[in-house]
Amino acid sequence: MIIATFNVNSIRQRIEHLTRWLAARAPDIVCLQELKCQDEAFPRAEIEALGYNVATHGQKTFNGVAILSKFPIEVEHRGIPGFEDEQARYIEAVASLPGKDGAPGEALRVCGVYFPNGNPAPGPKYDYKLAFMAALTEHARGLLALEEKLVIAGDYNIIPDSRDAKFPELWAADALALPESRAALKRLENLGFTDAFRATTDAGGHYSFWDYQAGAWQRNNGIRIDHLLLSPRAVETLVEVGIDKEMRAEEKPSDHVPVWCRLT
DNA sequence: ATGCCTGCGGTTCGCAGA
Repeated sequence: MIIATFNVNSIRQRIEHLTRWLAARAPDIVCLQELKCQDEAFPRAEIEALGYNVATHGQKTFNGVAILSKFPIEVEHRGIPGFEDEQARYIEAVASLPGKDGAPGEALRVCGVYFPNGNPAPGPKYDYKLAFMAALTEHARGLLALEEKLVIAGDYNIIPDSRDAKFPELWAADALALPESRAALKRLENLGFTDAFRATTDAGGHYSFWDYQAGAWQRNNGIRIDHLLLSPRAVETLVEVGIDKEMRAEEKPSDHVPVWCRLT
């Protein structure tokens, strides 16, 4: 079973990239970010035609998240419970995994997240980022107590450490890499999550985002900010992690590429 | 030091992204 995250930077601009990738990679569950459209404008039919159930939490112009699933899903939350938010950055659903010989299978809880960028820091946008992360952390604490298979997947807008940027010194004062940002991510992880990518390698130089500007892709000036956090019950089934960086070389690409993990 | 590039809204330049 493959679970993926992909910040598409406008679903309407990227629907053909997305459907090509869905057909090729055949992920079972996908969390999308930066839809930049309202639910009525989401290209649902094209995705359903590939065998996916679709749950969206859209917004005009900015933000917007969705979960695609080949398994039946029930949406639990749009927005972090208890966190008043004008911006569509969180969607949570429970997928019913198939059991053996038609028996009812177990549940897999999936949280799709799009963390605020937070720049400029300090300032109100950075305060919002930290408040969002604090609210998510408190909610995730309750979810872990359920002891389910649980994946929090999305664009975290956090560079976890210096291995995760081509030029880490350029990000030192940025909201994506400030010590307080990294500490906030650690507080979430330390509840009991594992970064799927870091469970498979200690290597640097693996990125999920390259800016459109200044030839960042051609220079491999990237950062790793799209992450899959796995609960203990999920990480014990982790087999493989991949980053589909070739997507960044396509015509009119998103500035992010899909990151995925395979669970048994 | 700044902009570089892309998408959106709504008209053509400002804002946001990271």
